[in-house]
Amino acid sequence: MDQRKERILRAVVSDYTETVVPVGSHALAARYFLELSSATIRNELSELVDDGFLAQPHASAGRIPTDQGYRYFVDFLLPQEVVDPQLRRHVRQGFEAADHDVEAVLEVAAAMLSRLSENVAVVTGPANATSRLRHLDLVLIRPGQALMVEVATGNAAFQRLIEIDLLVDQDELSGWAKRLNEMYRGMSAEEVEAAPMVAGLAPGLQALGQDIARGLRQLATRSALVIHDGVRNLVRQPEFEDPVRLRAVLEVLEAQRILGDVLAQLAPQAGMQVLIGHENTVAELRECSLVLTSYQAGDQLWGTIGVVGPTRIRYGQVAARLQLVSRATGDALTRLLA
Amino acid sequence: MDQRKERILRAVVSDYTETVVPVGSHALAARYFLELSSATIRNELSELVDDGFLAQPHASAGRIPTDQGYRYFVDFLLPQEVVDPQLRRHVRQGFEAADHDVEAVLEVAAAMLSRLSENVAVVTGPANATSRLRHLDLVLIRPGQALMVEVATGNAAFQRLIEIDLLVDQDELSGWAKRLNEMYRGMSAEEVEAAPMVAGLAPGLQALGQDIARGLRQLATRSALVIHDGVRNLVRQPEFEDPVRLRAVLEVLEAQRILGDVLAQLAPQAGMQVLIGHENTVAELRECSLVLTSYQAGDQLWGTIGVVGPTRIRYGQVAARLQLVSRATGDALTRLLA
DNA sequence: CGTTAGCACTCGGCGTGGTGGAGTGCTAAC
DNA sequence: GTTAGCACTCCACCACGCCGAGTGCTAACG
Repeated sequence: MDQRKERILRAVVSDYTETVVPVGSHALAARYFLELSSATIRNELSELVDDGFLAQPHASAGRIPTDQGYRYFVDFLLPQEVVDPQLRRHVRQGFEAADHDVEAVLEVAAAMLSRLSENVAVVTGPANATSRLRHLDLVLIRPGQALMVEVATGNAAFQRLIEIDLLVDQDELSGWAKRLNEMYRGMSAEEVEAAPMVAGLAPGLQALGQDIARGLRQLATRSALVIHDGVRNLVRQPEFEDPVRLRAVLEVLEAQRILGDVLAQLAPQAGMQVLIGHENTVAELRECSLVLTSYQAGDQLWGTIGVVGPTRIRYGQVAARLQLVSRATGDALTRLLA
Repeated sequence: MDQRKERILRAVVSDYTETVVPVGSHALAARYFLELSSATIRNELSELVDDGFLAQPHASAGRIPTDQGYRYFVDFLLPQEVVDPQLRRHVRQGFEAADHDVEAVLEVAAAMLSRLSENVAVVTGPANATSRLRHLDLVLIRPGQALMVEVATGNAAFQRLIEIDLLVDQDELSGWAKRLNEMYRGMSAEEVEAAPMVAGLAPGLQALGQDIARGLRQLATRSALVIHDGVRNLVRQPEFEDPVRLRAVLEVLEAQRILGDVLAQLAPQAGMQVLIGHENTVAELRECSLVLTSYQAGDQLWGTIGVVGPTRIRYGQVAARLQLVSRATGDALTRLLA
């Protein structure tokens, strides 16, 4: 791959991502290669086709990048895009309003990112992270019924009604809560289940360990859910005018589990990741590209955030803006969780 | 509107909702009116057009119902659909898994309803409901910083980090939490703000009333959000093959606020409500119909649940299934909130 | 040997025109 | 009031032909 071929590939990618029209040798010569004739470009183009970087929709059409072409572009030719400072400010401001809880931050992140990327944004909380008990509380709601409040790592709260002994009053309940706290604090769901029961609990509270573990599991599952925003951007992409294709992608987006698995697999790796077309293991996403990165709260990896779009997506711009939003999300969480 | 006209209108509506093809006089005569000739049907059809119940896409085409036609159908001709008992069981079972918190129940409701109605389901929590404090908790995270956990009516939890006096330990914090609970329990955001400050609080906790009120407001706003599911069903409806129309609807669905306002306005009225095409004040929904009802937890009106689809939606079936899901949702919440 | 002009060729997009059929409205008769 | 008959309308569909963008190939040039 000599330097001129790279220039041409870059030109084809950038032209095609803008116009969504196969680009021909004349157009390239006129726009990017005034020093060369279209015939020369043609020779190069046909070699790029032979090498698998470009393809022709039909014999007398221009060229469009293949997945492999995009891959090369992303790996070696990606321009360093700079994000407009005004946009930067705008993003920071957007997060200011979301200062109360994690979910709100993630929703702002998705909204922001979908607008900036002009595609679908996906955000997930910590997947397969083990929630650990930070604090437990028992509140008497009425005789015989109490509310169990759990706070786990990540400050996520879980609440659940439980039945208790009729005769217990709030003071007694608080006493138990204190002992349960001492016993279970810092434990994961599995550890809570394995731990010995707290002695001397009232009838109805013996099974509380089960409830606590269950709550921790719930919190873990909930944070693994993938929220998405910006489907409205997808429908105006020409490649998704076909309802069948559009539906395939929507299936995946709305069945949060599938996408969650995809993101979870990639989460451990740091830095920005790009999955192009067929590189996706999920069949429904074979015509899509994913641009993903992780974000962190403090110095701890937290979740995955990314963009789903056609393979023709503007990788440079999207990557730059994703990075911006990812950082802002991390910062917002850091402020929130301290 | 004599009885025969009604039969014909009913036939046109039910044929058109199935086939999405304008229905002609021959088809009607053959399928529904063996005792009449197509010429007679033609006469009736043309009168129904004159009266505004039917329309012709073009001069030599069959008839399709107008919004007014659907309105009449819904008001006077809606058949009492019965829901298959197996489906009934299936819905009940679906809710069993969602026994931990309100949001989970609503998400199950949306998923269920979108599948059963084969359209988009929308669900909202109590709009403009006032959240009242049920329980407050203060958890020491590290010296100088504590987590405030609020549980409000509906068992929704809100958490927020606050700065506190460095020297306080968890026991002391718990003591304050207890006093704050006694003071503020059962109050709304406004009442908390109006209430006198709790005396003798540590530095940094004086403003806690503000935080509590703010949390309650957040919880109220959050519950007013509209969740939706089933966009994948929308894209295969022929009337939304046009990306422009599809996008318009998606704009509304993803901008939860707009839809929230619509639903909030209608919430007070009990029973099933149908908004057909132009009856929607929101311009983007002019080609859609909404079938809505409210659901209740215990004997208290709680939120709105409904279906968004093309005006051609199967009102009878959708209404029956909506009712089913609405009841099941209410029951699930009742169990949850007791 | 890389580059270029020239040229024949290919093929999709688009507008044209013709046809079939579904469906209508009207009229006259029952 | 109902119906058969009939002329008429108009869309959906297809075939055809043309235009033009774009190609590959060849031969010539520096």
